[in-house]
Amino acid sequence: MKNITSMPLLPLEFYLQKDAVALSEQLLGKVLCTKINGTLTSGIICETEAYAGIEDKASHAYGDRRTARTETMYQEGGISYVYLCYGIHHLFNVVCNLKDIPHAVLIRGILPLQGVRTILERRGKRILNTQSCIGPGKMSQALGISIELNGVSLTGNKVWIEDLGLTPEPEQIIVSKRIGIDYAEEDANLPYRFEAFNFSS
DNA sequence: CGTACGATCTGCT
DNA sequence: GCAGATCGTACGA
Repeated sequence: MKNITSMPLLPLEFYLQKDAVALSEQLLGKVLCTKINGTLTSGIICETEAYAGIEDKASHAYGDRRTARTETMYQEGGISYVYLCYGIHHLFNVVCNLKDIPHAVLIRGILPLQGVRTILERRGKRILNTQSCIGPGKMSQALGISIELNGVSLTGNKVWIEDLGLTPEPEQIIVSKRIGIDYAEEDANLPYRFEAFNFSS
């Protein structure tokens, strides 16, 4: 039996008092896990994007647009924000910061860790390659994430994030502008996308 | 109520 | 490189 200090589960506090940009970087190397119908799948987070609240023209919450959909982002951090994109893809975000501050981090890619058989089935593939779970739609499909997980706690038993002690070297983190947000005008160029593919423990 | 469009992926050319 | 898929959300009439 492991003692409490060795629990890999990231605690609620990890998601609070922290903006989306900081969290985006800190999530690299963490392990995103889901348990869907009793099946565990997981992967190392290798690509993220920050959506930084009401001032960020790329965010659904830009201009303090508080609607039925964005309400999830306005809740206290430590929950998921899942929405349907292009009518097809369920994109998964980590809500952070405090209540009424709608910051979230889009998880854009993982390196598969557990449940690879299930991941391949969900993705409709025979073999794994480096791109299998890179891309927010592919990532969510791989982990079986759908709209049903919108607003659920990240310290519960459906979806959660673990810290196994893997960290990228700071100089190996690739920072660039976000993908697919040309409508965001000048904010489209903000350096809010983070990638890392080498981790050490 | 109508309509435009999107934090994307895939397969075909 | 590009079109098509596919539907909930947001917003204006």
